[in-house]
Amino acid sequence: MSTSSRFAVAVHVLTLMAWADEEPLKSEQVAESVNTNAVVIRRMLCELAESNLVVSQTGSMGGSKLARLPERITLLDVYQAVESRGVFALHRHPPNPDCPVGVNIGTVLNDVLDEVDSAVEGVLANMTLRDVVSRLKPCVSTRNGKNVSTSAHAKRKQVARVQSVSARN
Amino acid sequence: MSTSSRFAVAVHVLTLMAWADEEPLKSEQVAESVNTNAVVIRRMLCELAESNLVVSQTGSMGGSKLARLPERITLLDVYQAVESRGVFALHRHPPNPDCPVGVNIGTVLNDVLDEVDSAVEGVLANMTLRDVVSRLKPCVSTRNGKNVSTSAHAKRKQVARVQSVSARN
DNA sequence: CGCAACTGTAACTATATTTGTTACAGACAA
DNA sequence: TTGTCTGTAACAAATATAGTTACAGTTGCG
Repeated sequence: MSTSSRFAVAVHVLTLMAWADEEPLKSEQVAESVNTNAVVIRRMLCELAESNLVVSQTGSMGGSKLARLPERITLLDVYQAVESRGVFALHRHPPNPDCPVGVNIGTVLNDVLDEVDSAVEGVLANMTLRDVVSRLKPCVSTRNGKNVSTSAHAKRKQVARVQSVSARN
Repeated sequence: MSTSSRFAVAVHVLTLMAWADEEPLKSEQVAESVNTNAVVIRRMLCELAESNLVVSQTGSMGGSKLARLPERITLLDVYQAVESRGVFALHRHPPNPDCPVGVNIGTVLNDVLDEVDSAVEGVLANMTLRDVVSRLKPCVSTRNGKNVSTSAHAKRKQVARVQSVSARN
């Protein structure tokens, strides 16, 4: 459905900053963790800054950090900062207005899609960046032992939410 | 977020069939209401048939109709038939495994995204095609009067879930 | 039979969106 | 004033959806 990883990357970026705890991170450092280009990160940081989730400093010794404590940033904040559209889209072209179904299906669909969006927002509103960091910590600590979590990037359920497996160039 | 109108179109198509009440519809008729090419519709009908939501007949006098009563088809059935992936995607390329956050963020994100998907599925499971048709009828009946609902394809909330406004060629 | 009306499907092209890259102006600390 | 950063433009590459043409195969009917 979604062809965009913007939400996942945004959560990743902000989690790094929560992890770094006030120390400003450079876009290059963040890009290394996310495994992408620093400009991609800077673009996203601009969006996050516009939504007042991070603050950035230009110039030497600059970087970005969270604009407020991780417990005061919900995943809904993140979602709204980086995803412009709702979960589903309507028709690319308007349906036939001369058809009794075509002329009104949009109204009905809009109601349904609003319900869906609200449900998603409800879930995201109930988790903060602090929660994400908390969930992260147990995983990390196991690395000192047997490294239990072999593939953090595994498939979810049976759906194809998995990224390209090919090595980066 | 979603760049795909597959769910919207699928609901539209099935609603037409519920509306037609047992009479098989030709892909050409459906395409006219949806305002697209008949092959696009036939492709989708194949997917819907694989999920046992419609039955099609080849040959002259052929067409497609619902495989069961509209009240026995939920929007979740439709969603699962035509949308292969979940609401959000993970990173396109796996994050840096040498970073304590990068190596484990996928696991945490997967949990969150599963919660989101479940919430969406919960909403969709609670509405049937019959409900859609019921909601449609009041709209349609007003056409006999003053045609109240001028633009069924209006924006939802403030988000940009709107399709191209340009006329078709 | 043999034609006309359909579906199913392959093979493209077109369009849209996201992601990656290079390049550079401007901010800022030392 | 120099080196290190961010912000941003401009463009290329990758991915996914939608639209189109073409045609094989099915079915009803004269």
